[in-house]
Amino acid sequence: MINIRQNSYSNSQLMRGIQESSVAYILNHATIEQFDKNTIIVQQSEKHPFLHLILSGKVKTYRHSTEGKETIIRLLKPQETFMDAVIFMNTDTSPISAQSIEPTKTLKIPQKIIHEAISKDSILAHNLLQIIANHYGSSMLQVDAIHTQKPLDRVGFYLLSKYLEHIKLGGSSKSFSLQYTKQDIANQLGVAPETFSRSLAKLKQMGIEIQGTEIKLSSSESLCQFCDPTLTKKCIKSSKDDCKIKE
Amino acid sequence: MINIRQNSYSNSQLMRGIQESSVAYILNHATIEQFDKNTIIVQQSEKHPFLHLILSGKVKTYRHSTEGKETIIRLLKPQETFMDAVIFMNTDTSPISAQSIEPTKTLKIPQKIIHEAISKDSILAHNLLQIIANHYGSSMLQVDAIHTQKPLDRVGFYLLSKYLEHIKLGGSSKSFSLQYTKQDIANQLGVAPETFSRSLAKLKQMGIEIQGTEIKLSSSESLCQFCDPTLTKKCIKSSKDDCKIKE
DNA sequence: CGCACCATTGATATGGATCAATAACTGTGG
DNA sequence: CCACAGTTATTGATCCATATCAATGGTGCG
Repeated sequence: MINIRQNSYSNSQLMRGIQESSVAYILNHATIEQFDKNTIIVQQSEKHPFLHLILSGKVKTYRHSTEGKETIIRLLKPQETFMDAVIFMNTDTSPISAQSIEPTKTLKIPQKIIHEAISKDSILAHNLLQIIANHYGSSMLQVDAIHTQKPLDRVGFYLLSKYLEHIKLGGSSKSFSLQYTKQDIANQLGVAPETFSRSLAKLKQMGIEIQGTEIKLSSSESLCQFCDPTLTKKCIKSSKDDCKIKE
Repeated sequence: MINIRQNSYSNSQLMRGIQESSVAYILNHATIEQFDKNTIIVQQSEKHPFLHLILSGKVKTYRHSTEGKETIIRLLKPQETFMDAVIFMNTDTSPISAQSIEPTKTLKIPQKIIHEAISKDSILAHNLLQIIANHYGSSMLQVDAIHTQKPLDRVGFYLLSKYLEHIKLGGSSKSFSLQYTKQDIANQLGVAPETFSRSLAKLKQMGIEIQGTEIKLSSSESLCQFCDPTLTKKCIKSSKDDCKIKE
């Protein structure tokens, strides 16, 4: 059985609250994989019957078309999983690729082991349902945003989401950092890198300092105009009067 | 316990292969709901802790923004479910609305019952994982398509998908019918109704007859140019030499 | 130090949204 | 069975936002 520090996986949504025996069973049949920066971990259209839990590093999942364009699906940090949904799809090959964007270590768990663990541990099943349902939820929001919002709004919304996430993890109240390259973020938001850059330039004129990858807000409410009912729940301010989102 | 014909639910992916006792438990705690055409079944931003299985009729799920725009997420037929993913999300209110687009009957199952049934029946858990993972898969494809394809290609791809689905259900080999209004389909594809109409006009010049909601292909390969590796598996022709998709 | 890569800024072209008008349906009631 | 209203679909004309192209500036790494 693999021997790793418990805290490298135990905060993950995947493992949360599941039986000790399930953890043992999974660790017994999983391997730890190491990848250099920019290594392709999963190749689109190939079989890859494994779920990965990121222990350290960063990963992007994406699709590429025959004409060479790529669409980033998700940008991932430690404790997050990928191929979590794919191993339950009807397809026999993966619809996405995954690539490390930093030196990365993952816990690689065979599909079969997950299936078996699920049938014995309904908490694990529930965790996976929640994980995948939330992915689907974000994906729906993304489709909606692309249809109905302009690039500036999408960028603003993205920054606000990251800011709230940062606050939730106990970060400082007015500054935070983009965790990925701007071109990757732009791609994920469905805009050209140039457009992303221009959107950031507009935000600067609205009291948001941007130096490289560091964002500094002039006030903790600087981004409030980009809020929406979905984010409102994650915001401490939502009860305050000056929050415009109410329903 | 509700008394309905078994075939009105037993072909659904939800119920497939699950224990008799689970079926009984679910039917015991579910209700049958009837809706006129254009009834709002679920309202965005409100609580709705139920999963619906469509027994007859048609339903659309969608999001609407404050400015009144709506984005269709899915268009649904009998045997399909909605609110299937929502009941596993972290949100306490629904991120989507659901509305009947025809007179509709659904089996309405409380969230709590589903949760309990899952913990006893791992096949049901597996079914739900598959259902939601596939939704997520389509949603990823949609995001990708919006980024990388022109409206004509998206329309062509849509028609091809529907055609293959039609064939799989044993339909005639060269004609089939759009199951929804053109404006709804256009919305789901993320194009204006006018653009959808113009795309269909282009397709006419490529040997695809379109009369109202009926599509007639001049040859069963008329739509092959819109194929991609994801659809290839569902296509009987994929093994034939004249199929260009080979990945 | 120099070479890649990444980001910004400027100039241009274009595809599809939007606006507007008409035409084809669908269903309803006389 | 037809007339009418309401909805849905088509077709045409216009305009603007953003992708694309192009050039420069910045940054990190070997």
